[in-house]
Amino acid sequence: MSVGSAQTTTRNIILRETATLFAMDGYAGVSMRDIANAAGITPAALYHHFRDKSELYRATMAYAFGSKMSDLPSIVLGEAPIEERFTGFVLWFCRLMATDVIYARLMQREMLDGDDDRLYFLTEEVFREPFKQTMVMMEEIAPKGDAHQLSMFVFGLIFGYFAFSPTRRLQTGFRPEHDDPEKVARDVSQLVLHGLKAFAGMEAAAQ
Amino acid sequence: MSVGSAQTTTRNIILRETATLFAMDGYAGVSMRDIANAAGITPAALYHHFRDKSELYRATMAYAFGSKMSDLPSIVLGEAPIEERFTGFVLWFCRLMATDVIYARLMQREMLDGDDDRLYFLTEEVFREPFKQTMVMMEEIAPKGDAHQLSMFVFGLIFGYFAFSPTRRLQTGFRPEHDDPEKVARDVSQLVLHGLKAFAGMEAAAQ
DNA sequence: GTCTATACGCGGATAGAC
DNA sequence: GTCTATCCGCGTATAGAC
Repeated sequence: MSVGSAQTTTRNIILRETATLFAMDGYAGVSMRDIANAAGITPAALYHHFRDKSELYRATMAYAFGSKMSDLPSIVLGEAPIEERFTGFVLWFCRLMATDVIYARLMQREMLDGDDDRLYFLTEEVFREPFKQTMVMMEEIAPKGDAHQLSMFVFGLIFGYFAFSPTRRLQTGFRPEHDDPEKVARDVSQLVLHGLKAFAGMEAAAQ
Repeated sequence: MSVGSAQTTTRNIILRETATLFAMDGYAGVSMRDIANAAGITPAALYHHFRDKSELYRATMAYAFGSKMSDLPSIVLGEAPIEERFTGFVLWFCRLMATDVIYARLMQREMLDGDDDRLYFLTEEVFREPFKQTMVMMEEIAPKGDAHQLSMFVFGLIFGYFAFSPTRRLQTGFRPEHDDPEKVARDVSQLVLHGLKAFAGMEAAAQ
C-alpha cells in the first residue's frame, strides 16, 4: 500500500491521502471535502497548497508514480544470464501489481480517464525507462520478433492478470496461491520465456 | 462501438446512451441530467423507467454485457484441431477488446469499481462460460498445467494489452498495426501456444 | 410516458480574519 | 498556513399536471 516519498509536510500528507482516495473512488468520486477530511484540514486550506482539484490530481499522480521504477535497472542490467534478468523483471512487476494496490489502481484509472497530458506524463516519466529495458531484453531473447509488441505482451499480461483479480477470485478453480506474486511471476516467466522461442528465429511464421 | 440488443423502446434508448456515457466517464462522472440529455428526455422521465441512478447503472451493465458471448461456443467447441480452436478464441477476444471500446471500458470500470453483487454478475453471467471453455482448451493443450491460472494468463494478456492502448500508442516502437486485432491475435496465439508447451509435461519445473 | 417546477444537500471555489 | 463563513451551480430525486 506504500506510495510516494516520506517527508511529512502538510502537502505530502495531502498527497498521500489523495493517492488512496483517488485510487479507490476515482477523480469524480472524490470531493475536496473528502480530501480535506482525510488530511485533517478544512477544504479552504487545500486551496492554499493547490490551485484547484485538477492540479491536486496531477500532483497526486506525480507523487504516486514518482521514483517507483528506481530499483528496476539493477535487476535488468547486469551480468546475469538473460533468463534470470527477465525473471527478475517479471517478479518485480508482479510484486508491484500485487502489493501496491494504490499504484495499480491509479494506473488503471489513468488508462481509462487520462487526458493527453496525463498519458504523456505516464508514458514518459513512468513507463519509458522500464519499457525500453524490457525491449532490450526482448531483442536479446527474440531477435527477430517485434520488440515493442512482445514487451507490451509482457506488461499487458501481468497488468491484466492482476487487474482481473476481482473477478478472477470468484472464478472456477481459483486458489489463494493465484494471488501470490512469486508463483505468478514464476509461471509467467516460464510461459513467456518458452513462448518467445517461437519468435527467436523468424517473425510470425506459425499462425 | 455496438452494444446490447436492438429494440427501440425508450428504455433501450436510455440504456444504449448510458452504456456509452458510463463507459467514457464512469458512474460518478455521469449525471442524471447528462443521461436525460443524451436520451432526449427530461431527468424526471428517467425515474419513470428506473428507480434511481444505481438501478440504472446495474441495468446498463446487464444490457451492455448481455449476449456478447453467444458466438463463442461455435468457435471453441467443434472438430477443428485444438490450435485452431484456440487461435479462433484469441482472435474473437482480441476483436472484442479492440472493436467494442464501450464493452472493454465497462469491463475495466467494473474491475475497479464493481461491488460484490456486480462482480458476481460479471463473473457468472459474462465470464463463466467463456472461461470454462478456455479452461477446457488449456487442459487439452497443457494437461499438467494449472488450467485456471493459464486461462487467466490468456484473458489477462489480451485484456491488459488493449487496456494499455492509451499509453502503448505513445511508447517507443509503436506502429498502427499494433492496434490491429488480427495481427495481435496471431502473435498472441503463437506466443501462448508455444509457451504452453512448457506446461505440457510437468508443473512449473523450469523457473 | 413525459412534462414543469421544485426541493435540498453537496459540489468546487473564494474572501477575509487570525 | 489554517480557519469560518459563504457563494452559487449542479447533483439526485420527487410532486403533480397533462
